[in-house]
Amino acid sequence: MNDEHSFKGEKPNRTTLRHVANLAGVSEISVSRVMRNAPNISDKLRRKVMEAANTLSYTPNRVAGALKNQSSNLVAVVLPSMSNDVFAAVLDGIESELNEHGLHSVLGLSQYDHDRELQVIRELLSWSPMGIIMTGLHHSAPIPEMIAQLDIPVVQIMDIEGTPIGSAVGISHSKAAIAAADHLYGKGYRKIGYIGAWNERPERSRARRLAFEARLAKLGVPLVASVIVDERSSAVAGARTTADLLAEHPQIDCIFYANDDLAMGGLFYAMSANIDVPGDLGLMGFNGIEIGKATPLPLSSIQTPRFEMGQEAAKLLLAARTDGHRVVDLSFQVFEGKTA
Amino acid sequence: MNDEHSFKGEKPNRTTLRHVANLAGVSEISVSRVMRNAPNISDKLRRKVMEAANTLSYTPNRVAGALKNQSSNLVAVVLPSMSNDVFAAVLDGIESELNEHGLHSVLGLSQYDHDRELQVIRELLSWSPMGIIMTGLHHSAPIPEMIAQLDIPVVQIMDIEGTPIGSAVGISHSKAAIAAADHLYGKGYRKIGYIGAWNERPERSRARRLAFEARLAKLGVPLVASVIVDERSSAVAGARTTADLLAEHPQIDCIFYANDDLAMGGLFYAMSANIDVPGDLGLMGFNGIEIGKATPLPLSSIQTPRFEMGQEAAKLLLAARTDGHRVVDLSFQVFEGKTA
DNA sequence: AATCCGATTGACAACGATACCAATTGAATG
DNA sequence: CATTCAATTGGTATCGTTGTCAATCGGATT
Repeated sequence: MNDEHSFKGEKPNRTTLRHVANLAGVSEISVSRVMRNAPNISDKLRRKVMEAANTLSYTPNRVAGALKNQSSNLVAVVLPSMSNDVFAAVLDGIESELNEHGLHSVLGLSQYDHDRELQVIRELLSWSPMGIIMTGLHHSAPIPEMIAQLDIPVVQIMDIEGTPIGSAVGISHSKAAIAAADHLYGKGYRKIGYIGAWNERPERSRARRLAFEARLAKLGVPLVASVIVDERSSAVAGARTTADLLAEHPQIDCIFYANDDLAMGGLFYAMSANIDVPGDLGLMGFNGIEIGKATPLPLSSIQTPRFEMGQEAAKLLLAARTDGHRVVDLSFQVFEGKTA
Repeated sequence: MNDEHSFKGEKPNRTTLRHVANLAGVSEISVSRVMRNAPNISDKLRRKVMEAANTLSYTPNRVAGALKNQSSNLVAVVLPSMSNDVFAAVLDGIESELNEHGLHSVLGLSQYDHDRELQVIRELLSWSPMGIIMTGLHHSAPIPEMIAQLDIPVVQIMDIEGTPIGSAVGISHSKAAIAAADHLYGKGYRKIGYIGAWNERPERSRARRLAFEARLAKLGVPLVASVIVDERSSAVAGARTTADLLAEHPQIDCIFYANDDLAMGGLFYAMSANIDVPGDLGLMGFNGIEIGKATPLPLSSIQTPRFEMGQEAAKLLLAARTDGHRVVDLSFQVFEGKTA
């Protein structure tokens, strides 16, 4: 315990408007106005105040400001998890945009649990954020009402197939799955398998799988088999699962994965096992992560705009006051690697 | 614009303690006490209040609470960037611990810029967080004083070689570099090169390189060459730079990389170029990322405890009131892959 | 020089929750 | 049944900032 300097109760008492006002010889409200760059301030006043503020190294207390204003420069950001690179990229995008406007994220992780999400959102809303960004379109019942009480803009990210509470930005996961199916069919694959993980979290991956299956059926080449392993997605899991799936269904000539981590594992397995990719086995991932583009055979994948999604979400939030609620479809792209 | 329901100025006025108190027929302070689980509350009172609170779906306004209390359940978290997986993992660890105690992160990204960091920290501190977690041990001058004004605990992460403001948790980067040098030397490599990126951000990577160089010199096998490319770390950059470095210095038999992304690129390049790894070329990364363990030749690396670092940082923060400031050395491990 | 008007500045009362201290209750005691 | 003391409950002021409205200033006008 280094802090011997303060006896209990003898707080150093943060410097406030009042201190600055006294030193500058002006009223508190004037200091407040200068700090906020309010209009109609004389240069003389501004200079006096700024000088006093600097010598005291005064920082406005936003908590008090937010209380008075009923709103803050905080944005509630609710994501399922930080373990998934996808959400790190999204958060990066969100921050890049928010920071330009002096806003900050307060983070809440739902861990893919709806009850937990409710709890987290309740806590974040108690900070009177100026807006909220949340993941997906499905949430427990009380949430829309809670948000409505604060009358703040909402942006839901990742998915746009459904009914958003406010704005939404994302991609059509079913269209992406269809594009993947068409791509693989176009490459001549006819015995296609699917690999997912971790009980299909995020739930959007299930939508993709279903759309993928449906499309293949329609094309007359129904899915041969699909495996959803219990553990979390990882290259290691992808490698093992690929081996298992091929052992059980040797006729499979192509695998579509729930994400690139799994697909990379599949690719590594194929390399170790000397399987001819893309000749004897096609591999296709989802997301288009950076590292997949550096492998000896670049990984074919669906390129999703993760950073941009976050960025656009923040933009929608900021524009909501003037533009109202909107739905933005950021399109995906089929990344033509060399694995399918 | 969907929200036609509210004329300008006719705010739905958030439900407050007062509303609950009125409905329950008790005083505001009693409601406050029930909501906070204060001691000495009769069951009858508690029941009345809870019922009223539920029917009004009341949520306490933490902004007001924080103002009165001079502290909040927010933790300021200052990281350089979200683009780097390392910090995503650290943040994941931080959140995992904070969430168990009902705390939330307010995020600030410095983008590796000290002025920006100062600015961001100033803004975060204006929210009266109950603590602050920041990255590295070097910060612009006013920061320690600003934090001292609030009298909140500080934890600095990543590095422990230097003088922390409060607590610190991380690894010894110079020891890690020495371990890497010793490992490579022990494997018989004698013509060793180094590859870094992006002007050696984070700055800790420079410390590693210098310690690595010094150790090799001491072992009598001075570094053959080192390249720091301008662009950000990525596997693509690692592949290209590896090719360049080997072209210029064909005698190099081993490369130590600033991080695993670069090293993976090097490995992929070697695979494409049919270079015998680890026979003709040893490769060693830094961090021990998941995907490096799934490649046909698992990537040798220094395994760093990123998630644990975040978790421990949060623990130190929570314990600071009782335990004071501490420095925790989370040790790294040499991950024995098959590339060096 | 008196008047007027916009540009500045200030006084005061909130925002919602909580610490502090006072008031009330009720059960236990003699 | 009066008294005492702990357990509950309530009243009031306050955290630091800002919206509202009133007061003041200073130059331009006649």
